[in-house]
Amino acid sequence: MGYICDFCGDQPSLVYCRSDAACLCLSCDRNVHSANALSKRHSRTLLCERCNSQAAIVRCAEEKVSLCQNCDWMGHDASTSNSTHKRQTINSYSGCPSSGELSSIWSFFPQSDSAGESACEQELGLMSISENIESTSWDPTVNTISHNSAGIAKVNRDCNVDKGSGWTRTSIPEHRPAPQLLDQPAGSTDTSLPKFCPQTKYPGLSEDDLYDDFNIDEVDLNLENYEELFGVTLNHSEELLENGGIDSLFGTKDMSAADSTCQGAVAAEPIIGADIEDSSSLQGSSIGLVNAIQPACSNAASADSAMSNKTDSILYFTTKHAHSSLSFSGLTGESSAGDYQDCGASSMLLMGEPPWCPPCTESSIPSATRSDAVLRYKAKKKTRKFEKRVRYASRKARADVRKRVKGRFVKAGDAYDYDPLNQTRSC
DNA sequence: GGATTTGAACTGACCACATCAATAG
DNA sequence: GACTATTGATGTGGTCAGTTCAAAT
Repeated sequence: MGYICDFCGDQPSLVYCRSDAACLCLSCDRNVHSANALSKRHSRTLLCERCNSQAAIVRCAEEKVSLCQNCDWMGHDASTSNSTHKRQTINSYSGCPSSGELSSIWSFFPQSDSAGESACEQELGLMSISENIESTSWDPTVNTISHNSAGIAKVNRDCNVDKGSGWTRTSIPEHRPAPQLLDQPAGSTDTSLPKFCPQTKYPGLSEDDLYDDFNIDEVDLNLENYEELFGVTLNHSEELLENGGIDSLFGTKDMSAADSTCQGAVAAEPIIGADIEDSSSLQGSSIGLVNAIQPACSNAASADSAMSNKTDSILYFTTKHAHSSLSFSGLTGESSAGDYQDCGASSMLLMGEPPWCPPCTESSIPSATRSDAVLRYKAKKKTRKFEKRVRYASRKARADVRKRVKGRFVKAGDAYDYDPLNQTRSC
């Protein structure tokens, strides 16, 4: 993928959609993502102008290029003279913004198509906004981001974001020393930490809002060993769920809500260097833990902008609320490109009550709202599809031509009942 | 309304082997 | 340090068997 729009195959690609793993021109981006409500939620960002294959996360003001994490690393390594380049965080968006709206979030983005308002934009009156987990200072009057002495950013924000503006803007987390944000007030900088709104317990917060915030079905984490990762067994997680963990989050105990797909890989153990043995250290170190992960995850993150805020947030609150030892298994750049496989991670990730939610009894949730949420979840689950990514095209090419018996590969020269090449059978 | 049946949908295992990654020399 | 050889691990797709779920009876 890359350079040429994956959809029309004609125009230069400009936007990268993680959910579709596609590079699109602006026109196709609108067309594709105006198809339905689900596609409108796809989080997109600019395409890295260097590798043309990954989502850009920063804009280098000096070089006037948008770069993915990896290219940013490569190009602005501390050992190079470019390390001082001023860089601007590139936010992601969802919905179908016009170029004008894009230029409002990306100051460098050309505003060129006044006549090109997308159909969905007109239909919907812009897009829905879901204030995602963490973002840059969209409105300085509303958002203030500061750093504490530990270098951990605090975000104070009015959580009642302008939902009427219709489209969503999310920042990509930074895994490197924060580039200077050119479009933000001095002193405010982006933070890789998730922002949780303390008021976002159920009033005004639908299940979809939660899903949108977490976008669990799009999380790029492949948690391969849950017990090792979280130090709890599934039984334990079920216990937690029974105790209201996921229910308090979604207003449902439907275990199927835990079904999700994630991709990429977390291999933080060699990065972090040690298991976190107890919850107290977890509580104290979870922020640092996530921060510690980020630089080491840079390759993976850049590979797919995988370590999105969402992921970070999930990690954050999961670790914060884990009650057992915690360890991560290795991060591999290879797997960060990731298969889409159901890993059940969300069930683990959601096993705890989100930290921003005050204790809430089940009865506080209107039953109608709850059942609505369940229904919507089920509908969403039904329509959700996970594409399988092929990591090694050469292996796929080989598998595509291999002869099989009842679907199984057979030795070369053996009798086969299926030949992908000519659809013939030898027996 | 609860129990049973039925069919659809889903999930994971299986196979061979080229390729990848790590290690040794 | 660079190179080559060796070895073990990995991933690829179609099919099948087993499981789960929902609808019908």
